[in-house]
Amino acid sequence: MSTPTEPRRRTGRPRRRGQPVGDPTAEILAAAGRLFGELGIEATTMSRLAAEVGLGQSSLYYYFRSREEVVAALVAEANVVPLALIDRISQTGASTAAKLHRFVQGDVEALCALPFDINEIHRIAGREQERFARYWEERAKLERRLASLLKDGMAAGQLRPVDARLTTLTILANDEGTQNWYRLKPRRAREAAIAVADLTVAGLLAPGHSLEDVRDESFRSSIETVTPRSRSGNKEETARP
Amino acid sequence: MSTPTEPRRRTGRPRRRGQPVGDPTAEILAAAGRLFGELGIEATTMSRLAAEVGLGQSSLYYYFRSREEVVAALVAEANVVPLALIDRISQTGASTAAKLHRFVQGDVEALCALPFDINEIHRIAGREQERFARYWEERAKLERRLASLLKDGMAAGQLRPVDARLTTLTILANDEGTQNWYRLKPRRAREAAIAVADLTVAGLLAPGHSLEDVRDESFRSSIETVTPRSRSGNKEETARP
DNA sequence: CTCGGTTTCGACGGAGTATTGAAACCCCGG
DNA sequence: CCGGGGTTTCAATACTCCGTCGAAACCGAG
Repeated sequence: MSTPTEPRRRTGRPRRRGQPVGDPTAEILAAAGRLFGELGIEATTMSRLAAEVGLGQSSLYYYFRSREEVVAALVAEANVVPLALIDRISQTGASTAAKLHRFVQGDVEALCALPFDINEIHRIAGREQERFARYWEERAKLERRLASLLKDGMAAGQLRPVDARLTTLTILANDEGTQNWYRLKPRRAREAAIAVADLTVAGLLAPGHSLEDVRDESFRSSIETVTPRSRSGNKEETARP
Repeated sequence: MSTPTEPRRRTGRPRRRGQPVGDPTAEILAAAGRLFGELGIEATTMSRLAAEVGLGQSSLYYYFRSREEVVAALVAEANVVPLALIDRISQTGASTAAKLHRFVQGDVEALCALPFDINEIHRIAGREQERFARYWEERAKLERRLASLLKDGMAAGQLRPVDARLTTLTILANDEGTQNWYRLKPRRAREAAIAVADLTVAGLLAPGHSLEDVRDESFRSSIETVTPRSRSGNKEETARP
């Protein structure tokens, strides 16, 4: 479904169990996303993942060099939703505080919708900066956008003066910490997301500004707030001849 | 399994490498704390831990039934510092907002001083509620104390009205999310802790109350609060044929 | 000296990751 | 029709880690 064109042909030894249905790489990643959410990343074995797509354990290594490469391929998506979110919000004409409120709420909700634990990602990705280079780049980009948003708000006098970078990291850490507790409770995720957004914005508003006004503006301006569920495959040059 | 007051006598087969120095159980836990911090919990193997205390890998199972029991023994400490902190703070005569500020700052600093990743704990402890029962009990107690503190502040009109339980969880999640990023940077931990405390308190203050006043009161009332944890050097030893 | 309790070890089975060489299939040129 | 070459899959294997088991090594009491 990722590539509407069908450029590549496939031949090769048939599978013992289960027939190939589509692009094996995409199927593996989809199954991995499912299993990571159900069992946790560390607890998901290559055997289990292979069985899920109808392959033998060792056959996975034809598509991915290692188990961690599967993780990395999935993890790379973790930042794209927040990045797209802050981009979309930045282009609106809302006040900075309302933008911040919408971002925090959307970020928490997006994190809670992830099939895996974002904190687990950070530990794994921190140990192997090389393999997760793309993740860290996008993470840095996200930090810059958010810091820039905070500076705008301070310049406009709507936010009280704080250290933009430190506050950025704090906000993102708060969002991630919340995901820890509400990832498995989609019902309460929105409620928690709003609570975090309220706390964050109220904590940053300059005197004389009302949280209620910001909330109203945030909710009113988010007529169109989508949470894309698509999980498109990404092409990571993997196979070896 | 050691009665803390009684130093039991010891006999038994001598170790091949390394001599017993003190209580093996305590030594294992100390080494585990060190290794968990250096390598991460999941990445610390029983062989490595055994080598650290001069034992063979299988000998660890004389003191602990499983690897997870080592984790659980260490993890039990994670909540006692915050619990003691909120108890001590509750008994002071400071305003609720100042108490909250002191707690959040102290909690973040205490979490950052832990030798392991608190979020990793939550994942592991969540999977095995049985084995980590004590941990979850103390965690629940901590939540009750903090919620009660929030209710006091709202009743006194110093904090704006919010859902106490939801806000409690949000605050604790924020603290834990921050630990993720500052655990390995003791230098910047205090700075980050204050930033989180500022953001939290400012986000909860009722209109007409000033964060600056609360900060002043918080700093003034905390003569000496934190007990830093020693973090001794490690020795890399990897020579094997 | 022998017996029993305590502590340690070595060997092993089970499970996970990753590598390797070969098998099974298709297509294409002769 | 036949055989080479590319593609995909598998089985076998090496290595690591966890946890168990039986026995070894030491000590003190009888």
